Amino acid sequence: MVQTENAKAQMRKGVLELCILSILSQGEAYPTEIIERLKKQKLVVVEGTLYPLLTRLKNTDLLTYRWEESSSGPPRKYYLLTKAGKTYLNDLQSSWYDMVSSVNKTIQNSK
Amino acid sequence: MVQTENAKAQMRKGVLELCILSILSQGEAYPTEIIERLKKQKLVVVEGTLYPLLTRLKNTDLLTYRWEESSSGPPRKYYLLTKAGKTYLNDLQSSWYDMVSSVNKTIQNSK
DNA sequence: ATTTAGTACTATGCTTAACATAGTACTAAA
DNA sequence: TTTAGTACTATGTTAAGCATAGTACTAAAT
Repeated sequence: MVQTENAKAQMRKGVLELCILSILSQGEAYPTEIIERLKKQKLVVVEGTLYPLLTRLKNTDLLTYRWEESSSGPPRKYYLLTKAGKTYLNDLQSSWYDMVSSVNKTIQNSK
Repeated sequence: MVQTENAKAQMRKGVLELCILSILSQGEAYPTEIIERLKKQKLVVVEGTLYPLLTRLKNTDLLTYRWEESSSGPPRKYYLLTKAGKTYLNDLQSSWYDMVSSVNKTIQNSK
């Protein structure tokens, strides 16, 4: 069903930031790595989405990055959480758990 | 933190349809009622969001409605799920559970 | 009888984020 | 010196949520 795809995409959008920050909280990573990790968890994100998002998070000082040369191509931007980013991630996680609880209640009532 | 509000809003967006359809699966309801029920579950939605969304769901034949006179104001549109809407809701619920599982795994890895 | 308040639906425009697409730049191998 | 693969950048489109203003109906207050 086409519409389900759209709705799934909508759901994904809301948690993208949370997932990306979570991944970076494990240690620095560069965009392609992040996409790989998300894909493993069945959360598909494309470059056209990720790059602008990382830039946005960087511009609001939640992330920072350092360049690193690669032996197999152009240099990479390794992103990492700032202190503000860590705080923000904690807030996001709380919001996530709250929302899951709210939605599950709403769904369950409908049974 | 201002940014958390924005992110919460993003998360909410993704599950709005799911919640609204879930509520309607309990029986028909008109917009103001739907907003009330969502608010009880701490999922704040405003009219400017809900009305267009209901219209969208109606135009894609997932919902239908009937008019009913009100003794205390203008007539109300009571929305209800179509057969396609019920199928769609089931799909959405599956997607929801899948996503929750994926996100939780991503978060947990970061611990 | 007319105004006022409350409720409900409608219409329009703005903002933002995801995404598609194309482009630049670097390395290494053919 | 091309070609392929990888990585980042730039630009435009689309869609959804939401703010805002407006219309229309009922009932109560003046």
